[in-house]
Amino acid sequence: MLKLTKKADYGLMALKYLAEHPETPALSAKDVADAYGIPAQLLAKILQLLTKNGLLRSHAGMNGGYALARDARQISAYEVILAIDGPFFITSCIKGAKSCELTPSCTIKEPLARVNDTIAGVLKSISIQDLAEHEQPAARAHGDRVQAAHGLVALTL
Amino acid sequence: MLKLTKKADYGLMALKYLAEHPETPALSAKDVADAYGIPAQLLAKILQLLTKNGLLRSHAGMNGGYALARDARQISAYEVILAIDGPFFITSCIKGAKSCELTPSCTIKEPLARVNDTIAGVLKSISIQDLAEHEQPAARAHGDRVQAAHGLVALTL
DNA sequence: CTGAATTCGGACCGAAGAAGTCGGATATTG
DNA sequence: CAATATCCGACTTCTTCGGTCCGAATTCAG
Repeated sequence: MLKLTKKADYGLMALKYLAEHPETPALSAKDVADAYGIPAQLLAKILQLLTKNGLLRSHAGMNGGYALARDARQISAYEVILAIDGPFFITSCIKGAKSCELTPSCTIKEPLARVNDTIAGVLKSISIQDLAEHEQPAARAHGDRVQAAHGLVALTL
Repeated sequence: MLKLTKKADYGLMALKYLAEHPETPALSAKDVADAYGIPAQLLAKILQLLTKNGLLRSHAGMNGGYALARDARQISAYEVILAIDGPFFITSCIKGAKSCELTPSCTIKEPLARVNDTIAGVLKSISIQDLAEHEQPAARAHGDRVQAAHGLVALTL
């Protein structure tokens, strides 16, 4: 449990691949799929999702394909996962809805919501660029929740 | 995505409930299930799992039931989730297996493995006790990866 | 203009896992 | 013995994930 879907994995891989090939104006879904052995049709739909969410720019027609909509540093893993799998919450009971439908006594999620935020913070601190140069990803400052400090991230818990 | 199963939720709730009732020698699965409106038979199996993994002590027969095997402070949310849902890895490709079977070029997981460790660290730092007294859970020191410091946890990334 | 390459978008399907149920065996106590 | 429990495996149901297929619309090259 607690694992990413393959689609999210594929999406991250594809973005990483695009980030590694900044010279080419656009890469087709097939290009990327072949590079990783991913089913092309599936990846196509994933890339469509990413473009719809503003992470990629698409261009149809011959020599068309996809390209990053922003600099690789400006795209976080969080955004990618969010775009592909939708909003995630570590607790089954969605935080937005007023408490648990049938289990109002579920006081568990309050502390777990904090864990959820922590995970989101970590994911937000990782950019596609970090994945591309797969050395130690330098943690980036992000709001007041995550702050870079000598190569480690301080998370308020 | 990235959410706990209901079973894990139930397990955490049950342990929390037990932690809140230290006076009683044992609580039956039905007792806990009724308290939260959880299907009793399902919770029963979950509690069995937890006993099998040494988190609970069980006692059959009349006035039997379950009790925490250790102090609530000595049981981490991580252990509970691990016992119920098995080992989790954020990446689809299991870290143990030698790389990705068909996609050897999956360099994504290396950075994500670090995220995985981070999540595990946070989960390990939360005890059942923290859930029971659902105030700010005091972060506990844990290994050299997670270190408590003025109410916040420092995580090496 | 025609055709190839490519994105787009929906419908569809099979497999896997999650959630929950059922039934029976065993242990413990009164 | 009877009531209360844990124990344990098999089974159903439901949802989601992973993946495929097909029929468009778009763009470019010749």
